[in-house]
Amino acid sequence: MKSYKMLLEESNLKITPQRLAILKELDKKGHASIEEIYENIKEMFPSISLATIYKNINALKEENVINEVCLHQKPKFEITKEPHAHFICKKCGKIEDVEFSKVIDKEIEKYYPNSQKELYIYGICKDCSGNS
Amino acid sequence: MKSYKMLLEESNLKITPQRLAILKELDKKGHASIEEIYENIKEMFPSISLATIYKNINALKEENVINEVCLHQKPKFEITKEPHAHFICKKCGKIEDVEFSKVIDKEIEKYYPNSQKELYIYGICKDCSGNS
DNA sequence: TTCTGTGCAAATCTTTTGCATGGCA
DNA sequence: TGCCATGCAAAAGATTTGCACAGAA
Repeated sequence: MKSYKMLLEESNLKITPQRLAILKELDKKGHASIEEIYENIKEMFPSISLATIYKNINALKEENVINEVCLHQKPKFEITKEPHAHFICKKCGKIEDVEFSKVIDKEIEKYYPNSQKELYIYGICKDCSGNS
Repeated sequence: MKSYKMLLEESNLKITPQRLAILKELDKKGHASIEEIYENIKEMFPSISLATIYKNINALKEENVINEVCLHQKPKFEITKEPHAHFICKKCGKIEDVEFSKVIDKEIEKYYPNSQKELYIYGICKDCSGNS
């Protein structure tokens, strides 16, 4: 993988020790929450502030250096029904139920047998594609 | 579908106008956020409190009458890399990268051609299955 | 030297809790 | 009637913002 420094150089963000520390932490853990990042960086870097983590995470996301794993939509609820997949529009947040294909079910079953499955497909819905 | 009243009778929750209104709203919209539920119910029911919505949503979730669609884990981040699927443990919240199967890719492509796809599989990981 | 990033504190937003009252069974 | 649910207000938690100072280019 590219060095952390290089990742920043390719974005519009200045290189700072705080940003390097955040990237290092994410790289080490694979995935981490704001709180986890904060707690771990604080040990090496006692003066770092939570606000700095938030600002940098948002900036890095903006620049597409990092990714949000659980796409942070407001939680939504539905009446419990048959298993089905959800298509969630990344732009407008609209949720559509989609049929849970047998093919997909079998394929996941292959990797995670007997595991409870919930499937979300994040994409851009018809209404939003076009008006980028 | 069962009547809203019946859904509540089968749970351990008392039937109240507020709960019926919440279920009706979810049924009408398919999926709704706390805020949406609140705003809409308030029109018919001006005295209802946001805290009541929260309490009831949590109670209904507990009783499995309703479902949370975007499983509410803390948002997590990762350094941007090749597309891959995520397996997220519903108990401990641990995230594992899993290979994004060509089969699944093709299957989704069939329904949502040219759409950006992100795939999350929620289940119970090996460490957590067993210690229910 | 310039301009962006940092850290603090305050503001804002979201969610939970405690408690007195009201209403379902 | 007994007990759970409601509504209010306060508390707690999460995230954002403003501003003065520090540090990267």
